[in-house]
Amino acid sequence: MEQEALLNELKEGRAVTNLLMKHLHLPSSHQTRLVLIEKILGSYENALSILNCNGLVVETKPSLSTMESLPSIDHSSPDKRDVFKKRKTSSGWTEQLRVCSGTSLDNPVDDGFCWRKYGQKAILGSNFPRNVKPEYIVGYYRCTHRHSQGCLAIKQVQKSNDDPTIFEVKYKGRHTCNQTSHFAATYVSVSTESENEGNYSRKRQHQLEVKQKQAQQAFSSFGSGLKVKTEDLDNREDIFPSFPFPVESEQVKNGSFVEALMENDIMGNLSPAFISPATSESNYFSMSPCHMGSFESDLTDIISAPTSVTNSPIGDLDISSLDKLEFDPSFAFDNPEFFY
DNA sequence: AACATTTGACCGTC
DNA sequence: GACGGTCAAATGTT
Repeated sequence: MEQEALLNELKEGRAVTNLLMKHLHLPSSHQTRLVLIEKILGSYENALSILNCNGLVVETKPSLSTMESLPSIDHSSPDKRDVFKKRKTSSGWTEQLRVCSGTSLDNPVDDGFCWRKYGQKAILGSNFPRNVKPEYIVGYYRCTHRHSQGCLAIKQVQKSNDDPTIFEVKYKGRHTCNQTSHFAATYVSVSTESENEGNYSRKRQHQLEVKQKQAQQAFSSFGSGLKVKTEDLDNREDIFPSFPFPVESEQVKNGSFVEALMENDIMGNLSPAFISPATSESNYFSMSPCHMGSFESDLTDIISAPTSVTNSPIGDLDISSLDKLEFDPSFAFDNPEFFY
């Protein structure tokens, strides 16, 4: 039974996490903790394998490299077409967001920022034979304020042909514009209209309200669907200020998540927006029972979130059983120590 | 009119 | 040459 195996893996992960939590309060060695973390990750890997066998979309992600290889966009000579044609491959993507979406297929994740689409491409998936049809349609977006404010944030929205309800959103760069997305202005307090939202603000506000409700529904049913993986990112402060996911979840509202973070002094390592992983060690946290991408990507962040439960078939997975795990007070997801 | 999206072409990398 | 990423003209929307 895959479900049973899955549950076992998750339970094991929880147990090891709890163990790790204890070790954090003990003078145990750093290596001991690393071993525990590896075990946790192993459990997740196994769980993912099971999910993959179940036909769930939890594909393995290719490795992403660091931002240090990021090509710098030359804005000093914007008119020259040959200025920036550097192939980026997968390098430098700072965040990835996988979304089971029952919401708009065109904009599965309204992250509160204003994006402008500048291209679309059918691309092959990783591990995809060359002679097979493209697996993804990728939309390329950049910040609307790129020219006006020189904001370099860009994102890709990748839609799987296999399952159009699954999106993968990659973020790159930080928002240097004055968009005060960051959920404080958009999701958390939709009544607080950003002065910088300009003409979009009113319309967007309504959209955000709707999506906020959707997100809340998603969270309330799924538990939280937030997954972040950070590994050895020197520039993580560049990442999370633009943290794209609506943090407005029930858990967040109830304070359980944030408070847990705060209580455990994790927030000290977080950026003002959400997270600014400060250690050079591998950082990882995951709150998604169903959208865990692979954990093998290096030097990348992966954020995964269901935006709607109304249309998020997760194969045959019995979510209720996961809910028990999710909302088990002792479950490590509630404990930021899990995030290492 | 201003802005956003679409889409084919182009370019750099592999 | 294939592929991924970007450009920019054409088109659509507000």
